[in-house]
Amino acid sequence: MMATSVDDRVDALLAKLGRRVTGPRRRVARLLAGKRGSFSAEAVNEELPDVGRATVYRTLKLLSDAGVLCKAILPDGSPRYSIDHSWHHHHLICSSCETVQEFRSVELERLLCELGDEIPGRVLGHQVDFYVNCVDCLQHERAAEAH
Amino acid sequence: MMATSVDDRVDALLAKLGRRVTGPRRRVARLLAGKRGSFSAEAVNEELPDVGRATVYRTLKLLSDAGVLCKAILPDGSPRYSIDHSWHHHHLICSSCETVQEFRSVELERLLCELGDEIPGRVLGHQVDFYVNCVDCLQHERAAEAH
DNA sequence: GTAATTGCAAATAGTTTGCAGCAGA
DNA sequence: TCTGCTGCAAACTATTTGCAATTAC
Repeated sequence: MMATSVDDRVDALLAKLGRRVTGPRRRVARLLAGKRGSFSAEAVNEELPDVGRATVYRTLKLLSDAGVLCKAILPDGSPRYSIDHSWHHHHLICSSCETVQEFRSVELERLLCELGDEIPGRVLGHQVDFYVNCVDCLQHERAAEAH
Repeated sequence: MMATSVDDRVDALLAKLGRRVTGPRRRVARLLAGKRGSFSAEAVNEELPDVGRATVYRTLKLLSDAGVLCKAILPDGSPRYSIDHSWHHHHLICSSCETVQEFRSVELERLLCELGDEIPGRVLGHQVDFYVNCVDCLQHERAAEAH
């Protein structure tokens, strides 16, 4: 277990923003924390039938603006949300199961920072996504090939 | 003028795919070729009032699947289309005017390729976006500051 | 107590689809 | 000619908004 649970992070965050700690907000955060990978807003909505659709969308936006959740855009443009485990990271997006994993590389950050100097204009940020077949999907693939 | 015009590229492409060269397809390609930056599907639709909305969407998909157009996803998830000038490239996306420019770096490609070996699973591809304020927007900003 | 938050339903935005008529090869 | 393409309108999907009721603090 981590020292700061998702509940703690959400409580601290909402207090800092002067927002109220409510059941629906906790439930959305807990759902994302308790599951692997990433979720679409609609999937979160389906898994929490007694939280209103509007509240799900509002909460996802609130939490991801605040940095508790991380919003990743799939190649087709559709958004996915997951718990943001670390400050700055990139994504490994599985093209077959659409799972999003975090990825970090000091070397990559350094190079991106250097490249920033060559880029005309002012660099505000960057985003790197790898499209992959994740280990799980490769295993299923192999299992299927072997009958 | 370039040796291969957009018309030539579109003709060659459609011939290769066994698709027909039609007015609407040409008009969509020419619109994108003749303008700076990138367009939303809806913007293309508005600029070509006598091409049907469905045809605009179908043509954008056809041309971008085939590599004549390039589809970039803005930070908010909305898609933008522009002429694809070079084979493999990344994007400089201006956060204020939403213009998308192409960007290339041999060093970056090499590092991304190396990182691929450390990544669990099979790497299919990658995408890098820089979020920037473009030179034009910085100039406008400075002009505004100076009254 | 009271202002923020919620849930519902309706509104909206962006995109896709079915189909009758048109047109490129 | 004949199949692919187009335009229209309707359908769909994902997300946002207005508002009365609810609830955290």
